Amino acid sequence: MATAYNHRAIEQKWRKNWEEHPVNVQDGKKPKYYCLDMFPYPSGSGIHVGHWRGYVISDVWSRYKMLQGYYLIHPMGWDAFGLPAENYAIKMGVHPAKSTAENVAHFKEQLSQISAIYDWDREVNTTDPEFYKWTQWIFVKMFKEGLAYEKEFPINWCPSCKTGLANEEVVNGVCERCGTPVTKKNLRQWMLRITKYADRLLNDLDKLDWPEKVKKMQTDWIGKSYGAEVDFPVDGRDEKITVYTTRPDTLYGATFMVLAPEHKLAASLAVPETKEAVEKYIYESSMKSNVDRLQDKEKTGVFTGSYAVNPLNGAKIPIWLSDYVLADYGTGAIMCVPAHDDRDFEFATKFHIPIIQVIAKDGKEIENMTEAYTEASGTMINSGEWNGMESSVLKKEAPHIIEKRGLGRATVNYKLRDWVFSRQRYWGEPIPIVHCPKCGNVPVPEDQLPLRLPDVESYEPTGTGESPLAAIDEWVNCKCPVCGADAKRETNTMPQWAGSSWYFLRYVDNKNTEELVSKEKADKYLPVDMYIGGVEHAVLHLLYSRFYTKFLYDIGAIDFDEPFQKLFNQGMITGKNGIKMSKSKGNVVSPDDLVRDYGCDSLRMYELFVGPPELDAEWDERGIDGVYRFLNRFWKLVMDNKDKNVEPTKEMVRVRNNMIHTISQRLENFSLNTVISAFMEFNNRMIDMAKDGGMDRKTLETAVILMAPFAPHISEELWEQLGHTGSVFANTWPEADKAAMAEEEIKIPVQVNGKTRAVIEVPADISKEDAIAAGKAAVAGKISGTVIKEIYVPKKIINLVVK
RNA sequence: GCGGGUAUGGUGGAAUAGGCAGACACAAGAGACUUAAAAUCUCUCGAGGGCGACUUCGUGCCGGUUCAAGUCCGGCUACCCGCACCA
Repeated sequence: MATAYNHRAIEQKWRKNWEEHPVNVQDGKKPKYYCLDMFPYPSGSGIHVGHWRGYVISDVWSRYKMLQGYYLIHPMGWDAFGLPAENYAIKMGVHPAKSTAENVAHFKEQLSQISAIYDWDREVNTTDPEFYKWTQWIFVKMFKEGLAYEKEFPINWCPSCKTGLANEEVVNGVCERCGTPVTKKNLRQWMLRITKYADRLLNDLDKLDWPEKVKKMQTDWIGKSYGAEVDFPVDGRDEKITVYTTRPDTLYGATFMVLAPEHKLAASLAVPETKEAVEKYIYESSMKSNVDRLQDKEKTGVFTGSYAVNPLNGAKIPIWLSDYVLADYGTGAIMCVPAHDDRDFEFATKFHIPIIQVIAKDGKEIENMTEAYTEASGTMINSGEWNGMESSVLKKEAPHIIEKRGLGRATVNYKLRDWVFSRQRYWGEPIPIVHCPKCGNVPVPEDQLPLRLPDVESYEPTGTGESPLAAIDEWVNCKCPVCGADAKRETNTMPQWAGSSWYFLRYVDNKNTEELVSKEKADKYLPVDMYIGGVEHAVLHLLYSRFYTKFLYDIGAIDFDEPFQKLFNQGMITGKNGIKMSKSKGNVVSPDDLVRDYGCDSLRMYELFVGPPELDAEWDERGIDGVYRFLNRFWKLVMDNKDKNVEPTKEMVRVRNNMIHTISQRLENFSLNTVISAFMEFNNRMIDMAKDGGMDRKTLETAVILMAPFAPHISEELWEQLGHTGSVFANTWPEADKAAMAEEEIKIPVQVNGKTRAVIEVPADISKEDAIAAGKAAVAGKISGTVIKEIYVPKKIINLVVK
């Protein structure tokens, strides 16, 4: 009687064994494969079954690559700066460094249950001064290249987090982190000139093997548009207003102009009769929050009393102010063509402004227009010398025509804004800049980095727009590194994204004190081949990382300009009814009990079995029984047959090769849930075959190797039980022998008028005539009428059309 | 509003390239083993009709193409995600 499957003993045994005899070793010949997980923020609540999924997916993929002969870079680290640790510090008075260290230890412990093949020698932690030294170094380099600059302007401000936010961190007008409506606050900010990289960030998406969805999101976020800036003189004044438009073809249809209330000329355009109303409107707009402005369904506005002159035809058009025009996009002013733009149409209708159609719809002018005609297709009308042209053609030519005639310029615009990079909080990397009254902004010399984060008495953000660091006089007051004069340190810190924008580079050379990463190691191990994580980072983290990588490429620190070749977004594991797992909802499922009762191997496989890896899945832990039963049956099959020395039959060889083929193919397609199904099916098949006489050893061994990436512990143990001394991972991923897979007899359904009426078993190489004859014979009794058509798809189906 | 995705039994899901819909599991029911329970093993398991061999219907809804449609085309509906006055 063979021993039963004891997951606890086996898993303990092999964990220890792997520690003593690592299986991922470089022999000097293997090519590298870098498989990266998005590193976690080590929160106090630990990891749940949802976190497991991503880590299991990446580990299965890593171990598969290892079996294919690669040397793995599969590291793990900690994105440990950030608000929760700081808020905890405010509440409990515990230094964030201390609570972070505790959380990291706890996380690491929980992570070890997954038995992922992480190389802990490569571990990084963004809060480690030896790490953030390089985060600061990158900032200094950016500053020197003119990519980091200071600017005072109204930024997104979260009143709850008491800090400024990047555009990317504002979701539907509320703070991405806490959900508080975001307001505007005039603050001096550090900015990163990510817009300088807009075109490269856009164009290089083509090089990447990423989900189309993520590429689309980044494309939309960058938001490149082609158009023209057109200069409109202000009637009766020696001034002009420049507008940006993507539809210069409709210039003849402009019947008014609208400026954002924040436009620098807004107030000055008022005339005595409108002065009061204009000032009131500007004031009220400034009081509105982002949410209010977004939620205003009906357009508001005020006429300034001034007119602009259409440079093309000299028409005088009224200048209005309205907050539907954004101050920080384009020029903050637009020309309005109500006939061909929905928003302008709405505004014109409300304020009784004339509408002039300039593109014919279906060849004619629309009577009683009820909505704007927004297509750029049709013949130009009411457009002077442009009459008769096709609008789609004119749309492309107009910017150049306008430029040639000196009325404006062909222009490109982006929705992407520069990155607001400073935060008014404590727990982040200090920005390494000294403000000197004589020299201005001076970076901390590179040999003085890291600029350490000092201890403070109070972590509480001041709320005034100053970081808690501003209260530490002995830290703030310093000497200018250039002239030695009394100077002050920058007290803002960096956003959490700073460290995560480049951490993946550091893993391959994490102990280097001289360089961010050595050339030699960068060339050897970078870039990342496969990056696995949630979609929530589709824009923020992934865009920032690409920007950082391109910058480091430009200054010669690395030789590649895209960090992640392939990206996979795993779906979320949710609680009942698709509700996101969270502590506050009380629906968090801890893996601890499941690992104890079923074992790591069972949970690993079940995490994959719940559904397609890219889709969300509702957690239902009852299903894990199925996987556990399967592992028990597989164990028993191998143990019962390992010593029988059965000669493989043709059928066994066929099953073996079929198994290799099916598993490999599904794995390559990342259809991990169906890989598990396939294991179960082949297991059932083998158990069935073993009933008379047993199974051959080679097929059992093959199954064990194929299982190894998924259930590494049981596979190691069974490999040993099969009489081998080395690790199962010392094997090479098997290849299927296509010839051995071929069936001699195949089953073909026979349909009559598309409905299956019989299934015949025939030789695989049967001729068309013989197949149809056999099919006809099989359904002879079920045909009433004459066969008028015979369909035979080789090895697939026979269909007889009967009338 | 715009863009993307999804819709299949009681449940999770499967179905290369248009070819037997429901693989593999979960749950449920029946049986075997057991003093009993657990575990394990065997069987049933989309809906309707028929004693039965069988048969009709069935992949969100309406229509189409095809010998053949979950899969392709046209038109909807619901839910989810992203963007959201970017001129």
